[in-house]
Amino acid sequence: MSAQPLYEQVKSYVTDRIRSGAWRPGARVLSEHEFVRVLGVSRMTANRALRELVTAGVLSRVAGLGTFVADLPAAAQPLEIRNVAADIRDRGHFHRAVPVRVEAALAPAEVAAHFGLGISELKLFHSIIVHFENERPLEVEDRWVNPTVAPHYLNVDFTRVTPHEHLMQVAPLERVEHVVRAVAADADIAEWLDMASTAPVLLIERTTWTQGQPASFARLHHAGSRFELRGVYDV
Amino acid sequence: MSAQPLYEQVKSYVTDRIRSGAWRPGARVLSEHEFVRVLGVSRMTANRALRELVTAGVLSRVAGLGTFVADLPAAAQPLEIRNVAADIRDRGHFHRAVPVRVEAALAPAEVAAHFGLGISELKLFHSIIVHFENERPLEVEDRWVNPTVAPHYLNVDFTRVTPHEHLMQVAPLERVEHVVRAVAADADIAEWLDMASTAPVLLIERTTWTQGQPASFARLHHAGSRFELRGVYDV
DNA sequence: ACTCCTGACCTGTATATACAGGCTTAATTG
DNA sequence: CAATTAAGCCTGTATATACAGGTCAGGAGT
Repeated sequence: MSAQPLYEQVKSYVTDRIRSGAWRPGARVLSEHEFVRVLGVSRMTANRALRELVTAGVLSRVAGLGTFVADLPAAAQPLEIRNVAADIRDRGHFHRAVPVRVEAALAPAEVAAHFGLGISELKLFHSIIVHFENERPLEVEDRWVNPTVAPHYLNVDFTRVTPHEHLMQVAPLERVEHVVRAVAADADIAEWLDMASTAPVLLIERTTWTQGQPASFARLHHAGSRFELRGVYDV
Repeated sequence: MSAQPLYEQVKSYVTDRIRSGAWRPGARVLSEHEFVRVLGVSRMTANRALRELVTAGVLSRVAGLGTFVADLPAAAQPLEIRNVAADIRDRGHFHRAVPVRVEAALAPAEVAAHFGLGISELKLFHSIIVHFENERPLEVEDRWVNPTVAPHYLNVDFTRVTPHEHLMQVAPLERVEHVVRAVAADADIAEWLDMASTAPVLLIERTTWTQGQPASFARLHHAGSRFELRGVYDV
């Protein structure tokens, strides 16, 4: 028949009218039955098209009332946080990981808090790894790991496997939380990233849970001048 | 019948097995017909459950082959970029916007590039607005606007309407691009944000398109010590 | 005048059915 | 023995149908 599936054509029918300004935020969209009459598709096809536009944030629906153009399409735009090693290789560059420290250690208070430990009586696994892009340091990965989740963490060869890959292998991921902020580099970070002390650093804090318990807390320090997060949001 | 819809129960059936480690990344999941036999649901219900888990990035499917647990559930985790004014009000705090500059001006080269202008022969609208949270400056919004998209931009009362709200009103949004990085504050930004010069700033650059043409390019400067982006990713 | 109820319309869910087309394995044919 | 074909599974799409439950307007009853 046609290149695109019917439900995609219905979605385009809607988004075209939103993009052109014919249907403005808050305006009522055709009902499912009206799509059946106007476009000659089945209600289930219209339902799928509208439902997918809801999950995409383009429309919002109220049972019994109707379907409406979402008020704030720009309210929540997604930005992707990815894997540094994969990012570097995707750019066609050379990635090298240098473990600076791999040890068992008592977690400082603010780290222990992420693991739900009141007083830090428990030793956690701790690794500091510097990731290089074409021999320039790009990220310092300061990670604390729950030994019960990854008991062999200290024996992993982190020049070949990233901590994230190892954790994914030993335990399925359940929940990830990110916090992104700008901070000034401290002395160690500045040295590892080969930049001036107090220079701006893009810090990503990543906490992961697996099987109901905290698995890992990582601070990913990026040289502000060499790193950026990108996101594109369409329609 | 039950509290949760059937297709959600099927999704839970799958994600429970992934979380527990019974089904590992790359492993084959039951086929739609097997779900019909095992769980006693219709194929369309199983299809919807699996399809939604694909769009969520949990599964991946190959027609003719089967459905599989996605290899890299942590590869791309979404982070939301929202509206500052709405964020502040959502926290139950007081938001105030102070326009520092609203003018028509020749865009500098790096801004003109975002609008696809070779040499900056065209005057753009330019606004600098400082957003306060409970009388503390949180964001400096430095925005350049395409006059053909928003011809009355200079007459808007930006103490009552945010530039983003005005742009949304005059033209539907088509595409948004974000770049997030950490930079050092320059003298102006430091003064407006009431912090030391060269202190770290979380900079979000947002470019928007509408009706096929660039509409706006905004640099959103945030005090590193007072601002962070948060994102949570489940299953 | 006010309350309650009913009917019309809406979304949400669930099923059975059908056909197209991708992939793999096994049987068939040259 | 090798190349081709057919069968059998898989996902992907599309439809007709059914029922539940939310929402609103207007009419019936008090």
